[in-house]
Amino acid sequence: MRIGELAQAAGTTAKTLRFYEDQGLLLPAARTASGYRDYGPETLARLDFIHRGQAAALTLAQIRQILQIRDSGTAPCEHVRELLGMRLAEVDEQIAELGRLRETIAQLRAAAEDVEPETCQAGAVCVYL
Amino acid sequence: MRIGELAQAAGTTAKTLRFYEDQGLLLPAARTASGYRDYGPETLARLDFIHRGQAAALTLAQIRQILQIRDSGTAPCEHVRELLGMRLAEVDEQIAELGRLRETIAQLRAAAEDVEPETCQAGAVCVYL
DNA sequence: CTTGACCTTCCAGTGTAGTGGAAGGTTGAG
DNA sequence: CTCAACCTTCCACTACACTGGAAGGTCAAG
Repeated sequence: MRIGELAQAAGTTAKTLRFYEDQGLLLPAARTASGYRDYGPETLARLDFIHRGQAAALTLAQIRQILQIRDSGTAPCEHVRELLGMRLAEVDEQIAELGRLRETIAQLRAAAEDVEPETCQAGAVCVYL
Repeated sequence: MRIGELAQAAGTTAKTLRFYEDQGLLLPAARTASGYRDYGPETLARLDFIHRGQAAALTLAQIRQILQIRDSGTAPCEHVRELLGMRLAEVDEQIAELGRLRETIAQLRAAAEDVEPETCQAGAVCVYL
């Protein structure tokens, strides 16, 4: 399987696959006599895993960690559970923070409704913010 | 007022103020005979405005737009209302997206609880993700 | 034999909001 | 006069996940 074919099958680009190899997410591929990368079908499963990790908002660095544990012959389950727990806590924190931001913005916008431009003071740039 | 003094008064650094000038957020400062930047007190109000904009999660590019409207002599109220409305919609979208992500991760983590590592298949990298 | 689609490497840039550091000039106190 | 603390410009770098493009090699069809 050549790189373009694999990229299409995985829904990504050849450029990205080379990048992943460079970043240690894909193992260095076998090469044909002429130097083309030659992938086995198992690489597609690996790319699917990477995509699932991204769907769970893991960073490429975190996904690489899991992959390296797997590549070393150990089952990465423990680590995956840990990462998912961490991500869950982070996402909860992000949601809470965005909720606070939403309140701030909503109040500012409410205050900015139905006010006349004449009340604007040049020194303050804008009284509504 | 020299740059370090202003930076301290505004709760930021001289480096950042030069960066802001470079980005068009601060007007080029007057200079002393020896080339030092010399700020008037009105710059502090401008920096406060920038900080309020950042607290509302406006980007520096958006804050610059408002500042340029103000600098052109027009009251930026209309534009500020528009930007705040946009930010509100964006934040709502982000919150919704994070909520969906939270569900995805929570389900994955729940499935990963109390399962034995033996069930892991090498080909799939990790069955829980 | 040529054409076009594919592949290779390597270097550079995207956007965000700064930060770090080098090399050199200025200011004010002792 | 010297010294520290300040200032100047300029260039590079951070994290993140790619993307663009140049220069050149390979493969299959016509």
